[in-house]
Amino acid sequence: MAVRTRFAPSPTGYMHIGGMRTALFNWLWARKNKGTFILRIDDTDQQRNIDAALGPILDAFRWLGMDWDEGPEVGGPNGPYFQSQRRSLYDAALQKLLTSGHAYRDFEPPAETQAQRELAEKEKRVYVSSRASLAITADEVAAKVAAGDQFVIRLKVPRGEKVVINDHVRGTVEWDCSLMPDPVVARSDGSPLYNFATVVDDAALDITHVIRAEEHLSNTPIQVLLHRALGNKTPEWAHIPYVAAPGSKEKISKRKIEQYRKNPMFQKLFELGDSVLSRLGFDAKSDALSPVMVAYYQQVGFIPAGILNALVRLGWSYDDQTEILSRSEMIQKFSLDRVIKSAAGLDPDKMISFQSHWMGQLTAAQKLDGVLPFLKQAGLIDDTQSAQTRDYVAQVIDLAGDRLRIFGDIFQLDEFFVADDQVVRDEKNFAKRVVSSESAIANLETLQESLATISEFKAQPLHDMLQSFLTERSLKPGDLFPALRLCLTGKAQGADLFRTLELLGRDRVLTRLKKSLSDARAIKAG
RNA sequence: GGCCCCAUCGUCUAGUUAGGUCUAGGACAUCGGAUUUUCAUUCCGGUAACAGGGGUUCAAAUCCCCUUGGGGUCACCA
Repeated sequence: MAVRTRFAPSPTGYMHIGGMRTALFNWLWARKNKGTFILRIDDTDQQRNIDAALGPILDAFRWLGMDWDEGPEVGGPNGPYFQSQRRSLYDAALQKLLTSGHAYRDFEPPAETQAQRELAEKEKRVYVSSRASLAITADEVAAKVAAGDQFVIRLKVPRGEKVVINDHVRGTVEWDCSLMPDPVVARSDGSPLYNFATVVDDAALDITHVIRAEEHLSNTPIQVLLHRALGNKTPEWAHIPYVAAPGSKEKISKRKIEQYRKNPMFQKLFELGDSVLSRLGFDAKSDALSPVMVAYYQQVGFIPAGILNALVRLGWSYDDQTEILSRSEMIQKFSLDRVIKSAAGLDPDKMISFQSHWMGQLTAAQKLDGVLPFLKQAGLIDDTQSAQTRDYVAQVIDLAGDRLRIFGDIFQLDEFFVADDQVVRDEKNFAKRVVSSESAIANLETLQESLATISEFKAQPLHDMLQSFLTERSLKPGDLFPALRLCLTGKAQGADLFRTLELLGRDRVLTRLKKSLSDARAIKAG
């Protein structure tokens, strides 16, 4: 039977990074087996604006190139793919359950049920449903329903039985039905609850493999029972570990951002993100974008290949060597039996490492297309179409080399895009290497003339000239280069100094050097 | 608390199904060294783990039991 998997997000307005990993495993399993990957929207209790809440989720799938065969926008033979539009299916299944006696109307007031639950807990007893409503005759039930009495429909759990599953990841897991309360499957008005709608839809969509996070393991016995009561063939299960916060075993959560900011393992990512985001005009401190969301990575300039590679290695491995996997290699090599059982903490360092690798695989043209929107949004360039601008940016990117791990790293070379009097200066290092060094100032002043007169303002001649400048004066590179860099770029570190000079060009170099030296003297004077 | 799941370097993991070839392998991070007369890369090397205790066995990271620890879930949410 052809493999059919699904990912069923609730429209929450953002795509969770952990959810994306679950979706990836589903997608991979379907693609590997030449099966079908379905997107179904679990919006049974939503009154919110579905379009606005679903958009970011579909965007995340599109960004990562995870296409779906059936679902929103693309449709399919089993639609509609929104649970809110599948009510007739749930109604029919509910009728079936009621007439077959697998489910019953429970008229017990919620407060009463709650009280029983609490009492059981206090007496350290296992709570199971009282089933008092089962004593009511069919006629009385009909009368109550006609009278508009409130009730709830519960599945009648077959006490005494056991539910056993053979999970692809966890092996045999079993539950004792005698310990389970009867789960509510629908409300008085017939509106279905999660477990029920899921089972009806998984069956209707012929889902062969339910691949989901471990947190759903406790829902599984209920769903198995529901499938049985409905006479469905139960799907195969694979409960994958959830994605944990870096360095922890706790499920990563949107509500804990503040806590994550203090997490040392998260630090680097936050610093990276904050600096890029603030350049782009986002309030970096707000939680509107955070590393828990897929959109965050897109916004700061990660590329799909990097994210995909990082996600696939979270809880899954091919062997003891393979770390780098392209999309097609993942599809070819993925398997459920190599999914690990324990929770996998997100590893920001490794994420950046994968990202660097895949960024390095991009062509110059691809990098240019990736970087341009960032510069534009930050107001560092005006026209992304102009040939002159594109050529210049391409040169900066080439100069950046491996320093460009994410597109947002281009801002670390902002000295190439700002006016000469707008260069942001690292004052601390400027004071140390320029202001407080009499010889550095003197040398740089002398150097101005050579820079002004050198015939060819290119990296190699500049390198040769500077080199002999050092030799003639018995200077070490460290005596001059850092100071020169600080004067031109404001930074203590950066790309190749000689190519930086060339790209900046004679005019900007002289203007900046002059200004920096006069600033240095002013600072020194007090 | 009930039910369920999990447990190898700081982190992601290989090895556990078929016990020996594991003085436990790889990657990221980290630390040293070389290269790059700046910076980043690259290269070489180092530090670093089987949660604890009992068994079974000639032999256990691998099998069994217990303990401890961590986590998930307990809705008329999804």
